[in-house]
Amino acid sequence: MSRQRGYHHGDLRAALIATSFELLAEGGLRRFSVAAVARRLGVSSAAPYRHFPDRDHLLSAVSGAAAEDLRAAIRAAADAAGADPADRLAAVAGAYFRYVVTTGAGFHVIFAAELHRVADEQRRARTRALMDTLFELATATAVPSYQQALPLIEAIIAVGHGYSSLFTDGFFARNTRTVEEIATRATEAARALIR
Amino acid sequence: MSRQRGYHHGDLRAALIATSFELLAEGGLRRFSVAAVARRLGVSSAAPYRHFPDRDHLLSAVSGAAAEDLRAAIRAAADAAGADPADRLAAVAGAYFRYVVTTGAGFHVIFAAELHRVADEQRRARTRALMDTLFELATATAVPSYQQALPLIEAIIAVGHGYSSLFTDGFFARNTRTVEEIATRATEAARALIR
DNA sequence: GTCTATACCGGGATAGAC
DNA sequence: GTCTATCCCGGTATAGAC
Repeated sequence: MSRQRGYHHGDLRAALIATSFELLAEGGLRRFSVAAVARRLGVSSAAPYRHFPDRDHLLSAVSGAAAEDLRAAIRAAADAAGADPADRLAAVAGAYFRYVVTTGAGFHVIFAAELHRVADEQRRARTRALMDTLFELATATAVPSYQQALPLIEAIIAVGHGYSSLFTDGFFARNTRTVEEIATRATEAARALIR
Repeated sequence: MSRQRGYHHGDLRAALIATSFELLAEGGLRRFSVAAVARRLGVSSAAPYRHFPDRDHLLSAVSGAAAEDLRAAIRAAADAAGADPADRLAAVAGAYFRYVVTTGAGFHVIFAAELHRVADEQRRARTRALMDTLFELATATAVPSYQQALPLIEAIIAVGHGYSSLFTDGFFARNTRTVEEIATRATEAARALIR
């Protein structure tokens, strides 16, 4: 509270990540840039490079945070859905949709191509944990093996991601669909896919 | 065949659109730029501006062509699916997936936000025709009204688009899924949604 | 650890020659 | 109708002062 002026001190690293989320939420990956993050924080364009060697490493940190947050959101949604494994898995699609629409940080960010060569163990551990959670929820249904769980996960995420893409691309613009309305639809669609 | 050298004559306008599709297929909207198109065609960066006032108008022409091509692909897939209206509608998801994976020109291009202010009647007519075709296929199922057809269309497109996004973002990379394999999955998922 | 200043790059777009 | 040349802008990244 004591930093009305001279804001730029304390934990710039954390602030860079937080502001990156803001930019992603507002304009997606397209408008994310180191320069824009710095500008919004009121620091020079060089300041971020004290904390991250380049753009991709900042994005990697954001990706790791997103993986962790998304995993928590999915867990919470599954628990809220009750005890039936199919209901719990279906809730993933709705949770994914809500998270991506709110933050702009979906799988296209978490698994962005430019991150493949960024060696960031924390991010990798977090994305692995996210996938583990998805496998847990998928194998809790009738599905016996990992081999068969993967296509199921892909279908669920495809539904959530598809709705979120259409939403953020403005496809629903004319028909005032609310986030919750579509999240419900995504969940129902996922439920139908599980059988 | 007589233009090995001095390629830059004939129909640059059409060539610009064709090359734009190439770039979209290779790198999506991210790598599409007037400069890149001109470079690949071996013309100066100024040449395209004789045919399109700005970037967005070129993109609009590409969008219109994509809408027309996608409509044709959807029609063909529906016809190939047989007579059952539900099968015909489900085929839309597979056709959409195939088209977007092949061309990079899905709804995120056809309905790109930056096109809203571009007054291009041909594009608008073509996107309207595309939507008309989707409504035709949707209302041919048990669905009685347009009001109820729209959510159905949204679900089908969400499935196709979701799979295509995951595919182009490299989510399927480790598991060598072929385009046809996933197109079949998308179609089956759509079939499950229709009930 | 942040600043100013700078170099470099690529894309958008225009002017004027041919 | 295409060219060369040019300008502007914004993003990435580095050097060196404080």
